[in-house]
Amino acid sequence: MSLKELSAQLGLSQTTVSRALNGYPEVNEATRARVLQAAAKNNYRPNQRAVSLATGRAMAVGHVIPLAPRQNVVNPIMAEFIAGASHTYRKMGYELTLTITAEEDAENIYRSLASKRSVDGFMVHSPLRNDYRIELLNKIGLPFLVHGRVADTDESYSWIDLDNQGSFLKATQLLINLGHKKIALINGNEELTYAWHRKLGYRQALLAAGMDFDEELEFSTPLTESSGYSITRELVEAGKMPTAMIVSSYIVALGVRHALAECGLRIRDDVSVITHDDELSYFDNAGSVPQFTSTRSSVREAGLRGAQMLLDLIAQGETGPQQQLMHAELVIGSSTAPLDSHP
Amino acid sequence: MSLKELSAQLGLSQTTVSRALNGYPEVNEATRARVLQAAAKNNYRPNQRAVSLATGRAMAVGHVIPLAPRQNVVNPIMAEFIAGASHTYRKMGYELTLTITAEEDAENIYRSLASKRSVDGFMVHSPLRNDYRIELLNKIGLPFLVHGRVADTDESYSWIDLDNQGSFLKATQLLINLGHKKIALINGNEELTYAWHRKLGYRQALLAAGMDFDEELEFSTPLTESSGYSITRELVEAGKMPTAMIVSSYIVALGVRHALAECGLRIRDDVSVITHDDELSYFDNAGSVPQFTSTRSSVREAGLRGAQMLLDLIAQGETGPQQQLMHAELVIGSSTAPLDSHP
DNA sequence: GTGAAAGCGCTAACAA
DNA sequence: TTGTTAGCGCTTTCAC
Repeated sequence: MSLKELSAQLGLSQTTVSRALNGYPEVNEATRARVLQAAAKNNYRPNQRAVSLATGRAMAVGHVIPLAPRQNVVNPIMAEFIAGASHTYRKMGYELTLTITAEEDAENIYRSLASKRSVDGFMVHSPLRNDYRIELLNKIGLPFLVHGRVADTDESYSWIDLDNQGSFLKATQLLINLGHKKIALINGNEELTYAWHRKLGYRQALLAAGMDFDEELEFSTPLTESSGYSITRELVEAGKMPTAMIVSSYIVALGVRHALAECGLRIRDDVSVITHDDELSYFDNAGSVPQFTSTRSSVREAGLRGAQMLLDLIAQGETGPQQQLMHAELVIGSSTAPLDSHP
Repeated sequence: MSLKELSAQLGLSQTTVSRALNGYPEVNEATRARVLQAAAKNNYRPNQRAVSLATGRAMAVGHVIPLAPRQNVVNPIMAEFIAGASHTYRKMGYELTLTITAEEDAENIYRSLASKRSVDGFMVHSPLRNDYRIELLNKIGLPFLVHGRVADTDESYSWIDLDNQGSFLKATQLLINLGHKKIALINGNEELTYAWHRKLGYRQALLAAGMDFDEELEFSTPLTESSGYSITRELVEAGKMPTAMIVSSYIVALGVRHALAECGLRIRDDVSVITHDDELSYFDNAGSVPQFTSTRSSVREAGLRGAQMLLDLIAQGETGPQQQLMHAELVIGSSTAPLDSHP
């Protein structure tokens, strides 16, 4: 059923029917009611491609997910963000155009989507500290919003981010207050801004407490179980095991836990472990199942709000960049103990 | 740059330029070369919305991901499938329109996307044994392909699936051949067809070996760490611990492993564990890191090929349903030992 | 081998 | 308050 057919059936012009459907004020309310009823009855929905051609708005947002050559896997946190964004888009009548691609092809995707007029804006995922995409997208000219931040740039851009620095600051302070002097950080790839921010928070807490950071206790590593395993084994074998560890990801913590068990070390008794993470459950060494506030829900919320910010940018045309820092819940297991309980 | 501008610049009609660009044979090759060069120089790309309106093809495929009310998380396997599909779509000039939505809203999404003419077909994720979507989509009339299968239906539909039944058959046979008589199955939610198929394979192996299955050793549970933990504890505490377990998911296996450790049981020595899963690394009890062939790559491959099947369905209009069963690599850790090595 | 012209389904001036 | 008339940017008959 097209507008033409519908309006013929109603004995009205396409214009009037279109106006009635789109809520224009100049339509007689009786007419509008008739139109709405007929539209509902015929299950009429405007052809989105035709609307877009006529209005010049694609009514779609492009999400481009670059897959790093080695880390050949879609990050579940991204999926969570997208789930939130999807909800907003639907509510606002937008669609989400997703492309998952090898990193080296991403630029082509952005350019192609933009010049085909398939999207009205972009969501940028997994920003690096120094990310070429800011400049690229500013040149392309479509509005975009970054999920996360870029550290080194003079370009202006809009973003929404969780406060990774703040949460790692708090995590480190917690351990310091428990009396720990040697605290290791097992962090993600620090080319990625979020990991870099986490390190900044960690160091900030140490410095504020008058402690210096020790680069031999700082690790930047892919977020895999085997990373956690081998780092922990190395620490133990080198006799450098700290009394506390902050682990950037649940999956890494699994490796840590395993290595500790192998070495006869017990979490909480021998070493306090904080996991900042996205998973919903965690076991401490005693087998209890503590409740966690997960960052997962924060990320979903960020997706929800980030999408709204992007749509605002798209609608407004020209305003300054929008920026929002969201509080990130710190996920702390019950596997932290005051230092004097360590042997 | 539009066709109009480009053709004006070339002193040709829009028709000729369009034909040259789209590879129609009746264009003079010299003309075509001129056109292609000018198009490249001007970075011309046709407005996709206009193309779609003119051709009646949206050049997009809809992926609708239903979020179960409780399992409020995007399954990483789905992400992997979509990564594969995205690659195919891009190669074929299609876009992927993604919607992540509460389960109860999915039907509206399908209807809306179809009647707005925003997509040419659908990919169906997470099919249940008895899934209303087959009937719904057959009624809607757009081509669709199911990633997975539906067990109870008379409707015809196209699908691509991994051979879950076959891989669990093999896993169970492996354990039987090692001499095990009591083998537990910790499975996912058996409303989902893939989990149901896994159980069928498990039972099939037992029956073929002249062993009866024991429903007290069969568990259908959400794929979480705590499921694995509590099931294992219950088995131990009830004195029903089998000598071998087949665990449907890595994350569940973590809970199993933990519970076993708590109870003083050692994997491989006391109980053999097979994990059918998607993760890339796994530690057996001795801390070695065995190599695995992951189903992850199979799933990515399925996405690649499934998308192609769907595009074929879209292109061909009317042909019978296409169906393809892919071999799924079984992921086996080194934590299986012949029964006589168990104490 | 090339072009004129109609039309895809809608929106948006401009008239009435 | 409603209708007439152009487009939006492309594809596709149909003529030449």
